[in-house]
Amino acid sequence: MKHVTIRALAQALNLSVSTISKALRDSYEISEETKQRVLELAARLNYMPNPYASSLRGKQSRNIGVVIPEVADSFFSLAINGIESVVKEKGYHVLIYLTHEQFANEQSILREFQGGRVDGVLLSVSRETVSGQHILDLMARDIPVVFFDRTLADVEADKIVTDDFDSGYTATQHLLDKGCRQIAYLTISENLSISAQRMEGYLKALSGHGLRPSRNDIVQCSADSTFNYNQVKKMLQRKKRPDGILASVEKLANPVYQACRELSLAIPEHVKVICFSNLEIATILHPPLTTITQPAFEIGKTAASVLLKALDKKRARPSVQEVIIPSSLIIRESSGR
Amino acid sequence: MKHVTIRALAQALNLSVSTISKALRDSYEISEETKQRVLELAARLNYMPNPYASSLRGKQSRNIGVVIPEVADSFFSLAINGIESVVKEKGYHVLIYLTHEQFANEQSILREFQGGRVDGVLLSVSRETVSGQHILDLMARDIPVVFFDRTLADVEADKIVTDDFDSGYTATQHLLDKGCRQIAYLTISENLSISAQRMEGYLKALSGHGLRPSRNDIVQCSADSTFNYNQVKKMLQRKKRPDGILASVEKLANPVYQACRELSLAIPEHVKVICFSNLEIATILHPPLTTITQPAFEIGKTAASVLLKALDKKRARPSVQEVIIPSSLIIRESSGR
DNA sequence: CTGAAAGCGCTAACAG
DNA sequence: CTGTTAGCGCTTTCAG
Repeated sequence: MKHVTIRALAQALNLSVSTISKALRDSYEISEETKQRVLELAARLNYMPNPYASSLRGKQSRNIGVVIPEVADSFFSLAINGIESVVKEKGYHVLIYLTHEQFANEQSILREFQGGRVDGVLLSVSRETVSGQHILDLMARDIPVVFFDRTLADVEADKIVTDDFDSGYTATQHLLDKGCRQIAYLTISENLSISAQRMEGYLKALSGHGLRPSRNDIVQCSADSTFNYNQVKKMLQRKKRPDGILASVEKLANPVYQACRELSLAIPEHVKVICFSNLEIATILHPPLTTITQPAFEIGKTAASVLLKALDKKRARPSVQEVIIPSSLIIRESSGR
Repeated sequence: MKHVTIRALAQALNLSVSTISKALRDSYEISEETKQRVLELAARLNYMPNPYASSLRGKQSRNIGVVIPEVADSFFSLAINGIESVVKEKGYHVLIYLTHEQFANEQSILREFQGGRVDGVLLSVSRETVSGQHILDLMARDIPVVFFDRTLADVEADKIVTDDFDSGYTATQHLLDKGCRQIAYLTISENLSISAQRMEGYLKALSGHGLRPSRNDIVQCSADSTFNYNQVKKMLQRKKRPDGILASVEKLANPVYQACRELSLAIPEHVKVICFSNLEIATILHPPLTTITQPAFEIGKTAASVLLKALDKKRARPSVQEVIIPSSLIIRESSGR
């Protein structure tokens, strides 16, 4: 028993392949009796259609591609769950692709998509991505792309994001309220939409108090955790060290806590800390971490809905939309008692 | 410009489709000059082969399916990275499927695979999975399945696991050495291979000290974190509460720490804790968490290699192998000073 | 060295 | 109601 095809069913039942095909798709052209016979045999032999044959024939794969920087991150894990929850309903499949924060990977993945592997794409760009030609190329092939979380300003496409600017502002404001006067900002990329927006909010809040960060207080981090740890440590060892830290992505919490411990700086007494993070265990860190928590599941869900809608009526007006779902500041001990 | 096909190239160059196809695959039958012309045009038009047409024709998809319970878990995230690192080299694609720990999902995913969507499968079973018929069905269709981490004893297939029994033993022994005399074990499923093996090791270590857990000290947890929290709390509120806890999976660390805090039980003074976990931030928990850390990346890598080898020579002897890659105990404060 | 033709499994006109 | 046929894009004999 290698592979049960529609032809095998046809031969077994002395029917034509088209009759089988129609029966399986419950066509009105086929008699109830025949349908029963076909369905019964299909079930018995465990018939499963070959998805590639259908795709080839039908000119659509019913696959959607999800392109993200990394899977070991609770924002993206949750977003995937949100995407899946919507997409499965509609009989689509989710293909997850990881860029590992590298533009070259992102490029080659999208390039491959031009072959028709997926009907549409949900994309959160890498930290290296500055140009959007690879995305435009794909859209030129009539493959819709919906950005989620990390977007690219110059590409005109649907975007599902959170209120990064406001969150950056709120978080910084909170640190100011708690008495901080020298707040550092940790970014993983100057180009990255989320990081840039959050920083804008941060700068706005500071300037509201007549403050401006020194160049040293904006720390460029990377994908390498040892490097990040060293950067943070160096910052905290300066004579004039910050009394507050705003970390723009989840993975930066670790280096901050480690460095503080290493240098015997108490959080929040010596340094107050807030991190953009969806980590559940933020509450059991030492001390519990104040976070900006993003609506990860919702963002995934919304992005998927928007994409599916776009696939439904490819011919309709390409009214590009931007949806903003707010994040929330969850105050815990790391930002003060 | 909708879709560039091989035929489009053929027409543009006044060649036949077969010549194009051969040129693209660098066949010795084609002249250097023609190859150049074809490659040049293909590059210029951004030609990408339709993977479904190739799959249909070639009878292999070059896709491998990765079926896991959950993606929001650092073991699985890391394992995915390991899998990817191997599989990409060989020009295969990775399709990730989530069972959400439900057997019904696992079943229907594997059933779908019978249609030929993937050439082989890497599987880590759900906590509900007890029977392996759905797996046997797939293998009967000549689709190789390699288990990783969570296996099923009665299915004869390649298995890449860690030394769960030994780890359970070592962890428990460590708690005993630190003075614990009543150690609880938190499991998420009695059937699950990893949970069961780790528990065997735990029981062995206990009995080495003439100890036996009371029924109350083996706590059945679930996929629901509130439920787990309540279970743990209940356990810690009993008159005779444990002085040590061994948690069998990563997600159980949170409920344990939360419950201890809620009940004002100090870790490690009142209760010592060890958790099977790959969380990087274990070090910055309060207190830092002693873990059994699994070789997640390695397990993924090995599983993928074994699967690819099986795909290479489907006709070769089906010598089933079991690879065991050891975990390591990383001692931190939660198990004593 | 190049081309014609068959066929992978499925769907959808179109005939009967 | 059922069957015949063509074709999705690609690979691969087999002929020229």
